[in-house]
Amino acid sequence: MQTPFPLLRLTRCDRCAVRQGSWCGHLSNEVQGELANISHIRSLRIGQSIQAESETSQLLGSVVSGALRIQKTLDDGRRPLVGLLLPSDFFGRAFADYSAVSIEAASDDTVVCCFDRQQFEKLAQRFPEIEHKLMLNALDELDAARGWMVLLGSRTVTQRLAIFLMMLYRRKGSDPTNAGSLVQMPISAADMAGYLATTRETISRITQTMKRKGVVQFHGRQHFEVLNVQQLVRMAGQDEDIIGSLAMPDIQNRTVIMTGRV
Amino acid sequence: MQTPFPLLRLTRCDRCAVRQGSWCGHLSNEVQGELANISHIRSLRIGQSIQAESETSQLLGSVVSGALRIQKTLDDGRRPLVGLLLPSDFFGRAFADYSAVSIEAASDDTVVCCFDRQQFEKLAQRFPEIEHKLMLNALDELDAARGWMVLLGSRTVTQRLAIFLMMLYRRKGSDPTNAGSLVQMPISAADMAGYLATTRETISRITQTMKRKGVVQFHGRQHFEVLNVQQLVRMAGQDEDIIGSLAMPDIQNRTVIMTGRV
DNA sequence: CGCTCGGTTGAGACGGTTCAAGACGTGTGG
DNA sequence: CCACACGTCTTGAACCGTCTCAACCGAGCG
Repeated sequence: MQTPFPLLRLTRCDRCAVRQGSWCGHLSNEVQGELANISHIRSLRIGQSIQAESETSQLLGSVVSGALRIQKTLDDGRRPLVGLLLPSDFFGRAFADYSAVSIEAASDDTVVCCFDRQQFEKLAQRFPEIEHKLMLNALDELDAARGWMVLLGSRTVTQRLAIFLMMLYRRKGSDPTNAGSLVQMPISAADMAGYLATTRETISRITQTMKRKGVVQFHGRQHFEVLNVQQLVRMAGQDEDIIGSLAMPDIQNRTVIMTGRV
Repeated sequence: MQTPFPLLRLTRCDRCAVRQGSWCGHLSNEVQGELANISHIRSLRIGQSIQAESETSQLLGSVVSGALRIQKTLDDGRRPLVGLLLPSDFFGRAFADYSAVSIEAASDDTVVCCFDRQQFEKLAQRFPEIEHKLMLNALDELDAARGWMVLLGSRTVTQRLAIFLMMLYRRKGSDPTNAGSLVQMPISAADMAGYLATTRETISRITQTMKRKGVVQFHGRQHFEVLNVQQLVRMAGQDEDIIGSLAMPDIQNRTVIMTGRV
């Protein structure tokens, strides 16, 4: 299992675009090597599932490009989103016999770097630093979920949408490979409705209003452009700081959006 | 640090009412002993804070009796609840320099068993099983937060309130020390409004309607009685299973409500 | 006694859903 | 190439749940 020079061994991780911003990027070289041994890359089409609800979780890993949606199924058939995983985010649930959520690709170009759960857990038992990172990640996600909860309970749909667009805009801003004015919209309008706890109709009405006011412009379904940042911030609800701290706390710290294949 | 017979040593934990249902109850005897060494019991009055928002977290621990509310502060002054901690729940955030939430007592008889964060973290580094439990706990809380998120986004206030009452009712049902028909309501109506993302007025209207329909009866502010379970379930929205699985996934597995002091 | 605090009740307004119909773009088969 | 169906988005109108504002009540307390 051990190579003669484990610290010098090159792995596919060395060329991974999201490693720096990802949970695995700051592990020791030894552990990174071990993880690389059991990891594999997988491409997903929109709607393709990697985790069914109430099923035993089999795969864990990180998003490399595209987006995953985390959703729950309601008895009336609706499937509201409870989370959105973007490049460098960790997905899956270790040490659990079932998953409370389902996870599937939200866009067509989604690429994930994943591990078999059993293999991963064995590794985690050998190296406590893995569990440590997982715990920190879970706590961050918990903060994010709580932030989003507050958002759903206290803001109007217009504010929520503005906040969501601002988050995507900021994330683009910290992406050196994407200097243009276009921001990628990783999910469909229907998914946005699910994530923002509203309907397609309302999303449509509000985006139209934003267009009319010259705040944003939409180019196709996958891209939009922020024409008036200040007004977008105002629509998000006065306090500029909220956008960064709520919902996806560290999204502005993430560095890279994948541009090629790993 | 080691006693001659560590496995036989009696600690205050042996008489702890919530230990069985708590995260610490299933740790090894050795670790339980070490934890007991650094733990101390603290009583809190309503509104007393154990964690300020954006401050470094200093205390971690478990709720022994009463309840803690987890809340965030909005720029307009509102303080919506994002979580409610009941006996045997773990609170606080290890390995973090700041807390995204504030935590304070929600009722007057709240008792917590707590640790100094630094001491706790030292212990956690020595015993990986502690971190393992913390991680599982964080993941459970994440599921709970997501469940609650769905609830806020997809159910009416009446349904949310009915679900909340059902949860308290079920929790009581599994409590051998509380065989009566009265269910303890650990928080004020104002806190309920915050937790259910609504207003005091609406809570009042709905509880009055429930009274009128003979579904529940309130005895004072701290107790209520479920007169018609089936109808309460119906108000919660058809599917009986939701109540258990959403929001507080394992609340029905918790065993004990504290009756005396530790 | 008057104060605050928690809860109750009513009237009105508003945001967002629901239902229904139409527009647009896209792929498919004749 | 057109006709057609299909999914996605758009728009309108009616409806309804909940919030807001405001007044009121009762209990506890200085």
